[in-house]
Amino acid sequence: MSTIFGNRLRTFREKLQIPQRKLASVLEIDTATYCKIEKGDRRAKREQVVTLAELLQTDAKELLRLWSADKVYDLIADEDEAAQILNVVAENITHYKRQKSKI
Amino acid sequence: MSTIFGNRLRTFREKLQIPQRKLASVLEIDTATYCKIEKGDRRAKREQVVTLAELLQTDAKELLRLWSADKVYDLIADEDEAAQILNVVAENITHYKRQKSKI
DNA sequence: CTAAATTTGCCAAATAACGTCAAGACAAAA
DNA sequence: TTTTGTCTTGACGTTATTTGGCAAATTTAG
Repeated sequence: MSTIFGNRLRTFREKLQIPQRKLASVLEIDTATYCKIEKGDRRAKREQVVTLAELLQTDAKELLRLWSADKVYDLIADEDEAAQILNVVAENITHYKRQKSKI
Repeated sequence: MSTIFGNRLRTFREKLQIPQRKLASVLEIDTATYCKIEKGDRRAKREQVVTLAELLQTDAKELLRLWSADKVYDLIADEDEAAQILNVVAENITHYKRQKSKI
């Protein structure tokens, strides 16, 4: 499992010298669960990401981006044409946005 | 749900004038299930995509790419920074590949 | 209209993801 | 060495999601 997100979490947390226990309690989850989130064994909930951004004094949007990226990464990391897949998605995303803006 | 993949399936199938019933029977699934795959209500299995590529006389890699893209699309289509998310993933994918090739 | 093809809603089974507990590793402090 | 605090891991039961099929409805073609 990917750790783009979890690693960032850990970096920020260590910089602020906050124990996992502390963040876990604010999120109202077990320290084991929080540990797994950092390690990429469990997925944080969107809500939790926002809370974590506050606690770690970082930009929520940025953190959410990594959080999403993690999920995408896990989905295609094993594919040998991962990069091309991203291109296909990118094309379709922009197409959609164009349509949407016309309405 | 996305239909990047399903639409392609349908296009090819109609071009060859094959009824869903036929493809479904080769895949050994219900026609309803196959229908849902084309509509994007169900996900085809990787194996099935390969089989479908044969039946529809098209490139399996290409079809698999769309199949994967569909999954990614569904994951991030609702995000307002979808495009940026893809960039993050792309960076991490290439990083990984660089490392891998060094080994 | 009739028949074939496609689509939909719903269900039960299978699968995946979840959170917690208990046990353990590790390092720093006593 | 024993203790203390932090982090990590595996196993387990629970919950959520996904799956395939059936039956019924709808659409399409002849």
